[in-house]
This record gives sequence, C-alpha cells and structure tokens, in this order.
Amino acid sequence: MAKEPEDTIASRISRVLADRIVRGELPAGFRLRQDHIAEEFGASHVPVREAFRRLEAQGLAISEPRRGVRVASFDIKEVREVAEMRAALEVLALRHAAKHLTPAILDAAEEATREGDAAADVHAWEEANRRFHRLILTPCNMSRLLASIDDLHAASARFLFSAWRSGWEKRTDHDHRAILVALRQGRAEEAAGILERHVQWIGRAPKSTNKAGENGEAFAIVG
Amino acid sequence: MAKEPEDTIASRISRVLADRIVRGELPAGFRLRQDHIAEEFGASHVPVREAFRRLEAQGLAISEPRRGVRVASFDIKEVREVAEMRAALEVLALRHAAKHLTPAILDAAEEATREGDAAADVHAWEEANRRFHRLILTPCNMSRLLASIDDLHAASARFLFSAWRSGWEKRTDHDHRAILVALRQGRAEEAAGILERHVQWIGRAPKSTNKAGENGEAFAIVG
DNA sequence: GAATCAAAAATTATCTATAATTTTAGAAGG
DNA sequence: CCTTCTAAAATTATAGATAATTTTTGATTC
Repeated sequence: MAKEPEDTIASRISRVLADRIVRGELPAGFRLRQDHIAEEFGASHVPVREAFRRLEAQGLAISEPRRGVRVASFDIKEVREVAEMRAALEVLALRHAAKHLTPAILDAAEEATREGDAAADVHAWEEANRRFHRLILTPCNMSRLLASIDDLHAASARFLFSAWRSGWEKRTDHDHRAILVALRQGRAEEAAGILERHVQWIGRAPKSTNKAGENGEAFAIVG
Repeated sequence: MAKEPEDTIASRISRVLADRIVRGELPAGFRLRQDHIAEEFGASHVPVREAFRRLEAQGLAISEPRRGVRVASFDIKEVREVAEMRAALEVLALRHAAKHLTPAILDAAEEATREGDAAADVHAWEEANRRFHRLILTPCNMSRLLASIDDLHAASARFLFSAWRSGWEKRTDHDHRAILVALRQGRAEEAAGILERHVQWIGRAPKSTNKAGENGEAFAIVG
C-alpha cells in the first residue's frame, strides 16, 4: 500500500491546520489551544506543539511565549507584500523552468487553465490556479525556491478565500493563456513579464462593482 | 532588566544550533541527536524537537521520520539557488526601502562597509556585510520579506564559512560603495541593479588563484 | 576476509505528569 | 454601573516515562 509522504503525527496535524487556516475555517486571531487540538487528533500536545512551529515558519500562525499560538492576522499591506514576493520568485523560477518545459507540460497547464475557467466555486478555481503555476514552475528544479513559492501561494489563497463573500462567476483567464502562448513560442522573457504583472495584481485592484462598506472591500481575484 | 527577545528554551536552542550550523561547527550531514542536545542544554528533548522544526523550516536541517535530524547538506547548485533568491528578494526590498532611507542610515551603512573592509577574519567580515544589507533593506518595512532574506543570508554565510579555508585578505568592497553612492543621489533603480549583480555573484566565480583539487574549489567571497 | 544475521544498545516519537503562568470569573469597593 | 482585586480554572512549557524503530555490534557462515 502507498505510504504517506510524512508519517509523523506532527506533520499530519500541521497539514490539516494549515489547510483550515488557508480555507478560513480558522479565522485570523483565533486561538489554537494545544490540548484541544491534541484531543481532536487523539494525540498528546507534544506533536501539536511541533506542528505549531511549522505553522509559525509558514507565516500562518504567530506564537507568543507563554501566551499561546493564534492564527496569524493579515491586512491588505501584507497581502501586497506576499504578492510582490511571489512575483519576484515566480519570475525567477519561470526563467529557470522555461528551458525544461515540454509540450506535454504546457498542455497540462492549458488544461488547468480551462478547468479554472470552468470552476464552479472559488476553491475549485484556486486548486486549478495553483496547479497551473506549479506545472510551469516545477521544472526549474530548485526545491528551496519552490517551497518558498508554495508558502506564499498558501498565503495568497488564504486572502482569496477570506475576501470572497459573494457568489462565483466564471471568467476567462487571459493572463494564463498569454503566458502559455509566449512559452510555446519560446519567448520566456515575455512570459516572465506577464507572470510578474499577473501575480502582482493580487490585492491591487479594488473591485469597483462592490459597494464600499458592504464587507470591508473586495479585490480582484487573480493569481 | 532587559528581557530576552524570545524566552522559550526551544527558541534559544534553535538559535544556538542555527549559529553552529552556519559557522560550520556542525558539519553537513552531522546527526543531531535530541537527547544529547537536550543534555547539553540541561533541558528535556521536547524543546529540542521544537527547535528542530524551526531549523528544518530554515533549511538548515533535514528530518526523516523515525530516522532523526541531520544538518542539511548543500552543493554549489543550492548555493546558486540561494544567491538568486536573495538577489530577487533584496532587490524588491531595496526598491521599497529606498524612499525611507535617511542620510543617517546611509552613513551607518558606509561605516559597516568600512568595517567589512577592515575585517581581520571572515566572521568579522560577514558580520559587517550582513549589517550593511540589513541597514539598507530594513526600512522597506516588510517583515515577511525581511525574514525570508535573513534565512537566505544565513544559508549564504554558511557557504561562505565552509568555503573559506585559507587566510583572510583585506579588500575594498566597491559594490557596497557604488550602491551607497547611487542611493545618496536618489538613483534607487541603479542601486537595485548593482545589488542584484552583487548578490548573484555568490557561488558564481571560481577563484582562479586557488589550485584545483587543493580543497575542492574556492569561490569569490561576496555577498 | 567479506557477507549475513541476531541480539543488544541507542534513538525517536509519543504519552502522561507537573510546575509556572495566564486568563477568567466573581466579589468587593468606589 | 464600572473598577479593581483575588481566587479558581485553564493553559503553556517543560520534564520524565515508555513503546516502537533504527542502528550498532559481534558472532557465524561461506
């Protein structure tokens, strides 16, 4: 039978908690109490504490000595910061990945784009979006870089899910398609340029169709 | 009396171990045994394990379930990866920091450069070098970005210390000075460009004065 | 002498217990 | 009704104990 990628209780707990935080099930500022979580997972608090250290490093939780751990809060300023870091690092990754991209990979990325366009809800869209980015960046073969991008992507997704209140409307991702066209034609620098702007857009453009004050503000969903 | 920045045993252990790994006192591949470290610090292994999670996240150690934790190994490929990530992120930080730089900060950075040039050994040089970079980047006021840069800087320093075998010779850091000149004259983009090349140099230029095979290879010391 | 195997020792991952600290709740006083 | 204080409850951080796994050691065989 297939073995799990990580088989310690601590890593499983950290993965589940990270997912909950990203999806917004655990809201910003929410207190993560080690005994409660331990009980939920049928474990002691020792692996829970180890999971906390991981979440802390990912920027999903903050820990104050003796005062416990809470879900990290984030404001629009931090969303922009994450977007700019992602833009810088994804461009770097794409420049290295470009020469290793095969037609098969680009086809898969196009399929991911189509699935994103057809997505019925924000979670499905985000899953497809993440897949697109992973597909075109993974061939850079730089594990540390990819790990950083993954963490930043999680932070972006968290913002996306939290900002999304109303219904989901389908749309066409022109940026993704333009990136693929450029890559297919071997114009890596152009693709990198589009990718940079594409990612930086996150948290930049207030959605003018929303009434101010309705629920704070809404922003363009991209990424 | 002044309080320590972090007062848990786990954070202290992780800081000390990180320092030892960076300085090369703990060599790549070295096994970190939780009970031994616990004993050394007069603690139990619980905080040691938490420290391990932090080192893992920083890329300084790798952990295999049930098989323990070892000091991360690194090759020239990873050194380049770290250098490119640093270049990308430091450029981003400098672009944001530029508008907040004051003459006082630039003076302090110049002083750090002088101290680096006068450094008697590689550790003193690295300390001054790090200070220079921190001084000009911190005003970007982007904590997540700065934390990432710090981790990458540690990885660079680790390489620097490991590659350095022979004696230390003083030299003048022209890049740092050129960056300061550009910043003083308000040419932030030019400064960012120099910084980018400066950081990317790490792990790039084989030092031609060393005989091949003497101790693997030596590389230009920059950063 | 090298390879193989089994028992012993060491080590990890986890649980349970405990001291110290923080938070909560409620009483007393303004 | 709002502070302020205090005692109780909850929570964190760490220690000590234990089962499971891995590593080491050393004998045995080819």
